[in-house]
Amino acid sequence: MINKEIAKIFYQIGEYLAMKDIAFKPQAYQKASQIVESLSQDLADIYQKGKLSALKKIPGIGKNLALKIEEYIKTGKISKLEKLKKECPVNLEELSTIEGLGPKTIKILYKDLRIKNINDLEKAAKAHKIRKLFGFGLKTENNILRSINFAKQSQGRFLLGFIEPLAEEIVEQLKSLKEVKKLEIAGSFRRKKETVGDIDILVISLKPKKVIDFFVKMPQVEAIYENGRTKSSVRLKYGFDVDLRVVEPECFGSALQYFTGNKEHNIALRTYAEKKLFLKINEYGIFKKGKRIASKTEEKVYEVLKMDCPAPELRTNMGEIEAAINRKLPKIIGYDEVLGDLHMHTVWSDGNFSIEKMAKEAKKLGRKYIAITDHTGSLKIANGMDEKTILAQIKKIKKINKKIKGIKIFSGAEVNIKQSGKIDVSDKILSKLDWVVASIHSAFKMSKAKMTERIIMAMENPYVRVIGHPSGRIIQQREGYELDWEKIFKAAKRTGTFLEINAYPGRLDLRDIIIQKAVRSGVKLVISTDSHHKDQLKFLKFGIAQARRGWAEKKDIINALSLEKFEKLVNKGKKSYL
DNA sequence: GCCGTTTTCGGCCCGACTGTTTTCAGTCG
Repeated sequence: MINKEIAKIFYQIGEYLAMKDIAFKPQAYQKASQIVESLSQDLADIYQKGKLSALKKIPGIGKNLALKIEEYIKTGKISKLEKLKKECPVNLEELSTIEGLGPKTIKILYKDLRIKNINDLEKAAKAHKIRKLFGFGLKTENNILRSINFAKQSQGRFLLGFIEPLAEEIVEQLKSLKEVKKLEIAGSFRRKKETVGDIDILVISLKPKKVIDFFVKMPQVEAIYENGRTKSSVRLKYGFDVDLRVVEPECFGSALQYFTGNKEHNIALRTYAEKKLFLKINEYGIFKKGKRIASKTEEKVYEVLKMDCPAPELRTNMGEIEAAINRKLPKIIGYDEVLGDLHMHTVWSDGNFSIEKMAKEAKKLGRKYIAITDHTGSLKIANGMDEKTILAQIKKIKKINKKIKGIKIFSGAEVNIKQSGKIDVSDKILSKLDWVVASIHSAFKMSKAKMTERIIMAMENPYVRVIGHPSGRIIQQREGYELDWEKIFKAAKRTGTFLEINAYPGRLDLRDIIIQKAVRSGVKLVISTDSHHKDQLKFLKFGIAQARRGWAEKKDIINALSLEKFEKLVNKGKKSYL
């Protein structure tokens, strides 16, 4: 997949053009960068199938950028960037991670002090060379030093599942303040993106100064970046930043809308409002000839824009605006609509709790049914069960089902897809199980074609119901293997196999754009937690969020079925589903 | 450099905060 590399190059060209004070091109490059990065199809494949004209069909890519993509495919580089790098050989990627350092500042630092990277920057700041530059001063120099320190500790983005409890902690403190009338977390946290860079908190209050004074003095605050009248920004000791914005009750809806949509959604929305409806949008309201006509609630804001209100998870400018205008938004799956959890581990393999404890906890969380899917044979490292143990576990689960009321436990297994595509458990044993999840746990480095074949072969097995964590990615650790998704989807439909949305915060696999494609192809999905601990069962919501971001509806999700319907599906075998 | 119900030219989202200078540019989201 060359998309990431090209996205990076476009981003850097944009930065260089911004340095040179060229208007509008930077935005064009950076917009293209963003689009290319979120593309699910490999640019090399698109090019191979349809050459330049296919590339030009991608929004944000015109003739010139298509030519640059072609150049990269043919030569492995883009000469425009090489040329710009020669003019100003700085490590842009590194320097722009420093808070407060943008293209203009980087240019001055290079021109006047030959600063090329963070190392040079730190030396210059420590030697007090920066404060002497025109337009710079003591404060700027100190801020740079502080930012360098932060950049050294910072891990960039954080898993939503990691950051959520910490965000709640901050929220609780703020809510305890009597001046805080209402509070909502906005930004990527509200959109439920799988990783979050910082937390954006929106507060309604008539006494903004009091709220901000309280906020910057919270014990978790390590440093203050901004401390204004209605807006503040701090670094927490946990290593991430929190932005706070205080608004009056009158504009809560507008502010929430403004701070929830990602940048692209907001830009597209504003452009549409201005061009089509002659309305101006900002965080204080929607204005018609200078008069505010909506602002109190988000619903009202979208209503005057003559469109339905898209759920926060959808607000990424991936087609939701058009759908909302045409009143064709999907009825995405609700957080309370998933009734089962069909992938979890117990002490029978590498889990930490007994079958009973997992079942009881699942019941407490409102699940109506679960499948116990411990690892099998070949995965020795995870204490995989041999065939005899599988049969013993089936017996045990039968007994527990008689004892526990209010939740049904299905006997399952998470079997391994071997390099050949074969399953590491015999069909004879598989046939005795209610629910078989097949996953790849070894030999990740196969070619795209081979890996696709391998998974399709597993889907052909009459007992494999679902492919677990289909892409194998681990967020921020492992890219995952490449697959020909069109072929996978076709095979899934042909064989009656489902694809998993693994809800574990570090996996969240499938990704949103793949979910969207799967749903459009008519592939059915299963959302499961892959829990190894009873406290992980609550992670189901992250999987549901993922499904929502992928435009999945209730009808697309198999474990949104009632227990009765799901039981039928189990008993009748996978082909019956077709 | 892209885009088009303003369609091959002339637009391109909008406001808060900071630091430095004294009216504004740069950065950020």
